[in-house]
Amino acid sequence: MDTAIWWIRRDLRLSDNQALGAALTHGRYVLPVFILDPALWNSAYSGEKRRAFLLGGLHALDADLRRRGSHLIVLHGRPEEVLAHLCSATGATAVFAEADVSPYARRRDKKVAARCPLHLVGGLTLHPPEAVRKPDGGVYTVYTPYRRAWRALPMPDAREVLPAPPLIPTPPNLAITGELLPEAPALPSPIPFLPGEAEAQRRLRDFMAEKINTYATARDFMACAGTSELSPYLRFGMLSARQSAIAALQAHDAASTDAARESIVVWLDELIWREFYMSVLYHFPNVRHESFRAKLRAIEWVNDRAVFAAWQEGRTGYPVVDAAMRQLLATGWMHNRARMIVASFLAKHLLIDWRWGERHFMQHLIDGDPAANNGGWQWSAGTGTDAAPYFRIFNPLLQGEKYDPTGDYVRRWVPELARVPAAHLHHPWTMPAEVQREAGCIIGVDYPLPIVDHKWTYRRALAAYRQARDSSLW
DNA sequence: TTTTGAGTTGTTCGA
DNA sequence: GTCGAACAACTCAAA
Repeated sequence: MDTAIWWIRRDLRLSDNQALGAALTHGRYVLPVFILDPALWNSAYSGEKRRAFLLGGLHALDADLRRRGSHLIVLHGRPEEVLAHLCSATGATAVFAEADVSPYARRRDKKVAARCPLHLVGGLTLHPPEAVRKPDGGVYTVYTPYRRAWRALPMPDAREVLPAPPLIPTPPNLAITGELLPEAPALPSPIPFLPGEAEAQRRLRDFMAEKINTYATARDFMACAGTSELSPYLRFGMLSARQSAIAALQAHDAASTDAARESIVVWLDELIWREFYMSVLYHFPNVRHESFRAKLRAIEWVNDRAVFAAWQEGRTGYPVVDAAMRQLLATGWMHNRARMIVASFLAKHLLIDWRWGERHFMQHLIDGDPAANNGGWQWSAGTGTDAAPYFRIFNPLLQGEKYDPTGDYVRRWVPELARVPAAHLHHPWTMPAEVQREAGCIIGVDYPLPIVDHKWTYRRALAAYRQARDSSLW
């Protein structure tokens, strides 16, 4: 007659869910519970677009559960208190949840484990952070050897992917009914990701059938949908990493050309990067609040608030930067290459603390994940594990011309530049006055002049980083 | 223990 | 226009 609680956190799926599987095995009844934790909900690293996507996902999960004789129970409060109360009110003898890597999640789970029979299971990553180790037991801090070790571990067989259970028996006449799940708030513009597991499965299928074969080159062009756009689903576990990796390996076996096979390996690498950064955050939780490289903690940031606001709002005068920042505000998503361009620009050209940018991304990205976002920012700022060398500074003009050659990306997100000829699009300040009039875009009036001079700030960045490296004694 | 080779995604400068 | 070197040494992983 045992009841198990399935504590849902970032595993909003019924397919390939090890926590749900363990709860079903434990006893007769399973209680699916989601806790709206104010510490997370109201965090400075939270944001309305990601909250809306999560709420939508919870509604979808509830509907999926109801088709299986169950339903979602939503509770508000501190998880250790909510779960302790729930266990005693329902007589549940176990709580199953998917293990997480962030410092907050681990502190939270420790508190819960002190008061409830909590069992953490795998599933967030294909290989847990403890499993990918150097031969001497150490932790990798460089991607390539990490990847080698990751690939050397046995891969699960496709048959190990757990199917969605047809029935989830939930106790009748519950003493606890849960609270009303809030409606997803209306947003100024609709987010381009439909929340829920069904949509995640559909996207995975479509991507594996076609686009993954050209991913290696198509992924770099910001105007084209060459990336998988699966990140929000992986972020909330509407899709498991294991199922995604196995699907990619199957596509690899079925691919007919070397180019397609190489492309698939490049995509699989991105999944491994995701696990690498989760491992980094797990083993080095301090990266959440400081640079991994101690020497680069001494960088003297300029941290100009007005300049930061211009970056946030897409008013820097660098079209590709502004397009990307406006895409983020409007949609809650940004193209991967654009993320690197704007991150490099903030840390290097503007000399603004990468943590400011990290927080802004977390406030707006639907796929905002503490590990991946922190890893990406520290990589771009040159302060992280296996980071870009500090002298690797993206030139926003060259990046724009290379990866948005038609200018479609800029035109889409910076409409005041829509009629600027392609020859000037990535450096509109070079337009002769007559061309500006014809394009209906007077630089300095309709669109800002560049907020900083590239050449000068390029050199300033090199100097600031060099100084940090040389000045610190440790 | 020491040595050796290698390291996501770039840019600039001068020959 | 194309090429290689410099950016700057450094740290990590593995033999």
